[in-house]
Amino acid sequence: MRWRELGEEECSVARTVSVIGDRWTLLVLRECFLRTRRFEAFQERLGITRPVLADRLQKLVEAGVLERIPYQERPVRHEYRLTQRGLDLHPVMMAIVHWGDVHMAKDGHRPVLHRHRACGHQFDPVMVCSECAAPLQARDVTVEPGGRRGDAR
Amino acid sequence: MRWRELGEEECSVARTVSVIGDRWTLLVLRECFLRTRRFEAFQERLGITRPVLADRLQKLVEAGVLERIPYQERPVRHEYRLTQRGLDLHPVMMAIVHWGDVHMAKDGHRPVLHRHRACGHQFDPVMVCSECAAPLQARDVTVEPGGRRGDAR
DNA sequence: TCCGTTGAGTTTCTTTTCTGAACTGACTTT
DNA sequence: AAAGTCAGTTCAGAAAAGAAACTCAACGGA
Repeated sequence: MRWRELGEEECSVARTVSVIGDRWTLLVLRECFLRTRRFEAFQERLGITRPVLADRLQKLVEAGVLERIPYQERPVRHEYRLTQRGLDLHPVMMAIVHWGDVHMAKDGHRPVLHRHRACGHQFDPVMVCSECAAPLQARDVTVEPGGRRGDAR
Repeated sequence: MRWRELGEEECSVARTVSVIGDRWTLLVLRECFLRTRRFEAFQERLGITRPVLADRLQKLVEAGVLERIPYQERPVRHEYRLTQRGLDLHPVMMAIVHWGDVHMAKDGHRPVLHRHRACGHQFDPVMVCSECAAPLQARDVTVEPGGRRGDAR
């Protein structure tokens, strides 16, 4: 299987991975969620090489995750911003951060904490069932052949 | 920055990415959650090349995400199973699948559907705040310098 | 006993991708 | 006029991935 074919796979993981399943891409997205928007800023904050950064930003734009918007004329300069599609990756990032906090933190020290503006508290992200609101456990989830969401089954 | 250094970064995203931030690794994990356990099965289902599969499985074992357990003697054969640490990646996988379902599905057709054993319903995964149980929006989350979870701030 | 098969990898060689460092181009500032 | 800023591009060498064949230990049958 080549990477070009991945997006064609009949699997949502494969399709998503074809967009974000790359080390640098995930770190670029982290920066996006931290409000980084400009080429130089990404480069400096990540230490990524310029050619790879240019490539990843372009791919994210093609995938509709980022948009390239001019922020000045003379010379025209662009910045990269998350689209709604990109913002929808927030749960993925939160899940990744949380796993890192729990399993990779050095002696319980978390690099960053999250605060929920809506309630004002420091919080952890929790994945719950849309139907019963209970936290999901891997063992409680079964997989069935696909269809349209909402189809009676 | 080299990949070896990534795990040392003071960032939970970087540390997590150093473990799972690889295209094949994420697909291997998808298979693990679908109960695939043996080398040949991974290879066949994913179409991954053998050297890369051997490498990824070994790295996941080193990272404590999978364990290599003998399932027969003479000849000794091993299978790979998710550890608790690996099971804890479930929210990451669910978030990835869900994004793919919403944004990469071809005309609304989802490759698989999920059912929650606890409540019996088909569901979508939702990321909520551990404190107020409201669904999280990217814009409602602010980031603060780290500390130990629970520290008063 | 020899023969073919299975499972889990290795080896080898080629192709692709990444890194590092320098270079370009359009402007602005001093 | 020289130097600086931002957003890239170019290019050579290094690292990683892909394809295909090979290894090894043991089993199952004829």
